Amino acid sequence: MDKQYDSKLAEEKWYKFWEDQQLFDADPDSPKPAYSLLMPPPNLTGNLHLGHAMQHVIMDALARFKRMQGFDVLLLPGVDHAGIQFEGTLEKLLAKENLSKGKLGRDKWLERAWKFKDEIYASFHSTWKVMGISADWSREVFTMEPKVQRTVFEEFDRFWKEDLLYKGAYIVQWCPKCGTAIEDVEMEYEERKEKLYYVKYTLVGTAGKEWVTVATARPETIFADVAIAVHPDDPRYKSFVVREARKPLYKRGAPGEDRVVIIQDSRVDREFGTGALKITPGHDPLDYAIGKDHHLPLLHTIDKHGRMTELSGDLEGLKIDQAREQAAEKLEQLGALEKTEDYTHSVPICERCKTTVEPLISEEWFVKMTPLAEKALANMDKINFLPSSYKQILSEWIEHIHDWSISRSLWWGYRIPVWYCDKCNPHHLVGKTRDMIVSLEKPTKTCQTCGEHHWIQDEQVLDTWFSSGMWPLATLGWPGSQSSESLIADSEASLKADNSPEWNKMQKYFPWSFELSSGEIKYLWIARMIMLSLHFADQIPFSNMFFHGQIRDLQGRKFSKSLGNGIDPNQMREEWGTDASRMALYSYTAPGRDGRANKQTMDERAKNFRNFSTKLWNIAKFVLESSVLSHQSSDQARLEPGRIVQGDALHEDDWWIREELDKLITSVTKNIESYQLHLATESIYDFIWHTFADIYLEKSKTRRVEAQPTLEHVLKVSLQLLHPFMPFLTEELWSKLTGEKTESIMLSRWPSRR
RNA sequence: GGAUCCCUAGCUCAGUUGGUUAGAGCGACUCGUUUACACCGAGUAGGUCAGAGGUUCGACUCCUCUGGGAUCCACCA
Repeated sequence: MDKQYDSKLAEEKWYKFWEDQQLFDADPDSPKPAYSLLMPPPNLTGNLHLGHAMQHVIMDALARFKRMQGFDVLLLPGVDHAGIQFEGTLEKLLAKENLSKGKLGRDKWLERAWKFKDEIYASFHSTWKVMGISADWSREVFTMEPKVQRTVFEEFDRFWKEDLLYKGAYIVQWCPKCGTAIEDVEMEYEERKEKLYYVKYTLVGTAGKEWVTVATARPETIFADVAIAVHPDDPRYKSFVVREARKPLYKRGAPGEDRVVIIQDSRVDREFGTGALKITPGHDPLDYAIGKDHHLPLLHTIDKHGRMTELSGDLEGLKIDQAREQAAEKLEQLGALEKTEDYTHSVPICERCKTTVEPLISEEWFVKMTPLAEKALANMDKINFLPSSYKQILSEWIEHIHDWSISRSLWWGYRIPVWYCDKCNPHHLVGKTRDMIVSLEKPTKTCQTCGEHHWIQDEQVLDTWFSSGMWPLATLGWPGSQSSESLIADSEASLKADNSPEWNKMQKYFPWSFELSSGEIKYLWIARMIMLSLHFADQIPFSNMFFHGQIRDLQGRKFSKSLGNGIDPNQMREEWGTDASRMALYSYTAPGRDGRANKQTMDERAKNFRNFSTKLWNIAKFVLESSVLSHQSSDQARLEPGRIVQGDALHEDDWWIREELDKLITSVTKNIESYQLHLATESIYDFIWHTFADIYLEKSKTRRVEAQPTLEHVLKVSLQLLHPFMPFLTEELWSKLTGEKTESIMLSRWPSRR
């Protein structure tokens, strides 16, 4: 045996060996029971980071463990196209070449996007392989491949037929920089010190003698005010109700000019400001709700680029911040500004680009979620959540569900499969089904209204989560042969031909046995998979849902490029080897617990496990060299290490270590089965180093020949127990222990007690 | 404004139904290189388990409150 373990050599050699032997592939025809793990598809945005590495390494350990236990394991990998995030990444790249979406145009841009996708893909693959991930690469799925397209179309089409889809003008959270509506869950909040402006609205017919003062942080939106609301029980404003006031900023000739009506609404907070609230339905969610209930008109003073509209008079074209300043100045000049106060509040910003989010009115597609939510809530008990508290957290969110806005103004993603007759329905309104069709490809039929053929597809794409929410089903080929008629009727033959009954075969793996995620996307992704799977397949998507914590920096901040506090898993692996890096990660996998690390602390940990590799290597060296020494006397025992030499009573040390080993088998098995990988790895580590090596092996030196069968047995079982976590080293030593001709440790049977 | 989680050795963290002297790794210190291993071995120091009450024969573990930190939710203009 070599003096030192060469981890790099072993990694290359064994990964290739496993792939060549097809040891990672699932077999739907196998009589073995299924155990399925669905890899959360990383976003197509660049390199895999430490968090991904942790996720994949957790899944891999479970997959390897279950294979050894005799399951037909499916560990299915994939990648998510990640609409907004991908576009953002590509945009930055293009900017360096002085290019942009606008300059390229849709077709050229898409061409470029697909190329970029391939580059990222290649980098993902190399990382996965060097991390030793034993996924079934033959079944890898990308969220924008034809298989998923079928699923997504089916999803949309069924929603449509079930009358759960609608399009309408709604107040959405709009990111002016990304140029698209985003979900509440895609926003963050940032504490900002701003000003609260106390603005006077004089009452009509009092010659400026009476007025209402309104406190607002957004004087620039006064142009779009349509009312002032007060609380019904507020005595201060009883006499004002139903009267009209003049807003101090308005555009001459604009609808309603300067008039706003004073209304009552119990949603107004009497304690805040003056207790009077200006109502701007076009630019504030609460105002929108109040405005809708009181049948107030909608005015727009800010457009989708974050600039003031024509309604804003002199301020037209200005950015919001500038407009605010100028509006304040104007109010001052007009004597309408009573006072200003410092005001700290949290402002919604876009999670991705950190731009201030603007509530705006936009035409968007929505899915009615109530029926899906009800079904999900009734089935939450069927899923085992780790930590268990997530069941309640998710249930509460689902209970308070609101309709899901699924359209995004992007190019990267699934174009909404709706076609409008450009002649009969030029504004692409919805509700007139005669001149619109849901179809994957351009309809061949004619418009029922005009009898002609002017079909134009909806410009927007579907929210990324509309497809990733179907991940558990899409990856297995749902709906297979059960797909709906419109797919077949309205689409090209290529899709029909590809419409294999894969789903029937792959249902063996559904629901998935195990899924994992960071808590961050519990609503965006996890809750939706639960709702969608139950809705479409009538089953929960997975029976075990594991939420891991996040690794943060030493101050507890998230890793981010801008902070430069990230840790590169590739670099770690380069320096300490894959197995050691994996072990370092397992120590952070207590369910739901965040961990803190920087480059240095991660290195310390990885180094420790690198040393552990060496330790184990040396243990094996000792055992195997001893076996050479004792070759003549106990040949039999060497060939079958577990076998106790007949007629010999075991030495008390042998009994002891075998007892300890049995206890280890029990605890490791139990800990992996309950997804406590940090405990499993710790106990194996402790046993091998501090029980087996430090105590037993030392003692055995005085009676080597007699101890040899036990030494070999304990080593062999230790390797098996460790294999899910340190696959390369254990395979390497396994081959040395059992002889090069024997089969992979992956095919060995998970140890059980004597 | 609600909700959840966390505060254990200098640092990063374990501690699964409450039960004997509270653990690991790294770091520190003292010894030790006699062939498995210095990427090592033997050992030492270091914690009133955030604080205060309560339940209990017994609490790091359960309950209440206080302080500190994190996260999530919510229509605070």
